[in-house]
Amino acid sequence: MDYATMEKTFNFSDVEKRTSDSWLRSGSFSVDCAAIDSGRSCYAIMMPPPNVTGVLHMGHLLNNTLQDILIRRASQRGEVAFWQSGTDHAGISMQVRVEKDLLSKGLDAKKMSREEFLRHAERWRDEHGDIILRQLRRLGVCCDLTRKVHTLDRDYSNCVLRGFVELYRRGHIYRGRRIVNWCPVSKTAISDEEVFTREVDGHLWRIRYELVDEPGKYIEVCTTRPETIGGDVAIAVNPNDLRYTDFLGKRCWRPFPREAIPIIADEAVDKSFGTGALKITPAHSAVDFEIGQRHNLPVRDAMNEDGTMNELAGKELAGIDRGAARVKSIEILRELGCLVSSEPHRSALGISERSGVPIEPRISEQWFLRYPHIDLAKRAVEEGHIRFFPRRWEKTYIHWLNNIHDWCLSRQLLWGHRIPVWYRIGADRQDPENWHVSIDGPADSENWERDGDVLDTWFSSAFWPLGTLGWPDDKLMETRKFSKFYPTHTLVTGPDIIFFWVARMVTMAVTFLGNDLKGKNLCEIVPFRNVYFTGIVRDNLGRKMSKSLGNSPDPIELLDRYGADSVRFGLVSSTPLGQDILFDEKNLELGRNFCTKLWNACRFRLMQGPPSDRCDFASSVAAAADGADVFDHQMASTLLAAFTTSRELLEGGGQGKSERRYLFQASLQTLEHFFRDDFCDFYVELCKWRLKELGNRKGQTLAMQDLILRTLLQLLAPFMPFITQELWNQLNFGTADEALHLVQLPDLGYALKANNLLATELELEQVAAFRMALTQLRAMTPSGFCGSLLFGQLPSSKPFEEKFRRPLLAMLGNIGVKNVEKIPENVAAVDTPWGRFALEANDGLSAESFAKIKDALALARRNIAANRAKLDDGTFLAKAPQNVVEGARRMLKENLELEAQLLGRLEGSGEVI
RNA sequence: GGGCGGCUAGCUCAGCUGGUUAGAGCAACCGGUUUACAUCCGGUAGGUCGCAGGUUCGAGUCCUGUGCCGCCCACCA
Repeated sequence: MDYATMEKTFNFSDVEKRTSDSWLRSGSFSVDCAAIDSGRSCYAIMMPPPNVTGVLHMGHLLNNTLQDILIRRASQRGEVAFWQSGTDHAGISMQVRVEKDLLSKGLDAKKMSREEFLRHAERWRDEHGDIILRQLRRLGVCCDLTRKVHTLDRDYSNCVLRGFVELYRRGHIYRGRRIVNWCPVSKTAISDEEVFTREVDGHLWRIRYELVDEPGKYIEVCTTRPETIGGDVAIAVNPNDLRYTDFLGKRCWRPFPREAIPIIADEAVDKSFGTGALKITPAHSAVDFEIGQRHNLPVRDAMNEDGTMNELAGKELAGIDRGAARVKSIEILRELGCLVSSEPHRSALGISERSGVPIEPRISEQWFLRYPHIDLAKRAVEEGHIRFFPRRWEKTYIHWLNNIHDWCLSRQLLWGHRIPVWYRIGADRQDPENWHVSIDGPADSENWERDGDVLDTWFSSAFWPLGTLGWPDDKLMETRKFSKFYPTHTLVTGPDIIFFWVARMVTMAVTFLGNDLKGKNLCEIVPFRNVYFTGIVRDNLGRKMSKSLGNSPDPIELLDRYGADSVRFGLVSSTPLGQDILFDEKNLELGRNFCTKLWNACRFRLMQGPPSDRCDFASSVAAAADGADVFDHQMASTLLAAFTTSRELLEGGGQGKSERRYLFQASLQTLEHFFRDDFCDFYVELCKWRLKELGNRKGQTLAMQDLILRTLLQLLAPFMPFITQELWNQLNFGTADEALHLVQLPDLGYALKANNLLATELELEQVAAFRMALTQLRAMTPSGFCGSLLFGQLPSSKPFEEKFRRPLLAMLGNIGVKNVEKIPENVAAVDTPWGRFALEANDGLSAESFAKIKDALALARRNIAANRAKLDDGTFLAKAPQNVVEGARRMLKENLELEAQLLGRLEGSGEVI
């Protein structure tokens, strides 16, 4: 009889498509509003919104697989799981992207009006912005796309602007003329976080400035930026620097454009660097700017916004780019006789993360945020209201908050949230009296003009958990169930955006909710309770994936070739906690092999008989328990152990291991190990014999397999949703169109116990001994062995029951057994609770086995010596805990016995040692 | 200049509060199977736990120092 109806292998492309459709059709990705209202507990994850300009990469795959696992598992626990998805408008990148796109169509963005440009950008976004989210569907992500949010959506924008206005009203946002990081390519200010430093080899030039009133006498300064000399407004020295006491209060000539500038004293100058004298260019250096402020110096901005020099830099440099201007300025200085010397110098240069060019410290008028409630943001993490996994990132977070600088919020771009500030037309913009700050603008709008700048993209991202859930609009918050889903449960993201995003979300949340919700505890207003930091996906040589190296695989192609489940398996199983991931396609092959094996285990089950018509867990357990034997009991216990361990590793809750959770890899490994080693290699092999010889137990045997498979499929479902769903259907475990991730995990421990399926201590020992004996006997069975098994019962041993004897022989390959009085001393033997086993040997010890016995003997003697030494040590006996001492005693006893046995064998073989 | 992480088998990593003979997967090697398993199973070998001290009855695990590798932060022109 052949019941097999399944294909031979898992055809993932058909199944993925069919299954996806079915999940969507049945609404299994939608949030169950009825359930929320009925009081079920709620679980939410905010997906880090991919940029609209983004291209799907391995990092997305990993990050979203992990979130998907958490969400599906939450559903399986019976919680109402909500996974917020959406996209980020991606300020600068998007503007650059669209400009490029327009250029390729022969259109010049710079000649367009704001409105015209935005129309193009919006069209581009609507066409391309969601691509990643759609591609993620291929991976199986179960987020609810009907609730996706884009950061420029009306409601969300409203939230962002409301945040700005509120922060302004509370005095945290101010407008100021200060030095900012200027990107000369994008022609906008950027935040400190968008600048990374790179060590660059350059020169330190020593330049002399002649004193105005004492020709022939000079003061020398050192600089790396001679092109900014035109911006010099003073020379500063440290007030305690005795070398320069005479120079103070005098004036010297700026070499070019030639002009007299004062020599001043300021504490900020380092005596030990260079000559100890510093040229002050307030428009081109943050330190100089501060010094300038203190001494009321003018600001001479010698540079244009595109990084070229202007007239103030001297007419020789005007219009020349800053790089070329540096070379030129040195030539000029040399001609003027002002260049004293030059030496190689290595310095840290700020690079714009966006355009890759050196940033320019530039004086400009911008909006800044003085971070509010840093104390609360710190406490949230320090006091454990938000927990980081791995924990060490807490230090990075706290350190950043401790050294925080004001945040330059405004960007000189078109794409983004336009700053909600209006200036009275024709009036002084410096004067706050002429400002209007609100979401809707002034009533007499004809008298006002709006600020042309937009907000930093990350400012809007900081509101993600608030804005997506409808804050600050009461009605929206009600329909989006803010009160149920906030605080969200877990944030899954990369440690590289702790500053950009994580810390800022916390800051905004505690600032706004701390005020609105009076009397609430900090733990109720944080945006998320846990943050899981993923590693960076690197190639198998540990290199960062990059286009130029060509080492970044195309995720879609991988999904095409291996299937989503294999890709997910491969990613998860190469994810160590808190370290970077070395991606190797080999892991995807392992994933595929695992899928094939899982598929075939289920196929084998169906080959033995039709699927059960019991589709509920309870009757499945009952059927499995009816007539179960010691092996079934042991399997049930092992299943429970895997069930519990796997869940604890992922979901936490283990005893004495409080912080251990989110161990995706270990959790999956536990299941794989159970499936392969316990279920397939032992239990199914045992069942093959059982099905052949014990026809009357077939029903129970298959029921037991069903119980194990259905539990396993459920546990694996979050990791590999497609194949498990398909097998679940094929095996008839659920009702038609039932989404596996919505089927609640059973209370397995209770059910097994209630049905007397769990093994006793004795049974566990027996099966362990059985499997040990099987392993050892297999190991010593030569290939093609056709002798028989010798069995010698010892006086102290327990009876070797039929229930162990028959399966043992069957699993050894159906060899015969001979009961003997005594196992000969010269053969390798296996000791079990039932007696001593050996394979009948035709000849004496081979050289090989002789060597083995000698090795074993040496090891036994080492152990004997080690344990004797311990037990002879009075301090050890006095101080070590009882169980450790007993362990040592047992070890000694066992090894002494082993030694005797091995010696006996060697003697029996006539060998002398 | 600060800070963080890594260094355990050829490779990638486990190893929780110090306690039996340091583990897994992959690769290697040997053997078997190809009527569940585009495979699978069984087995073998492989480690002075970066180095040096210290604490302890006992250290991969704790402390101190140190060496490499990587990352982050920092206004010395």
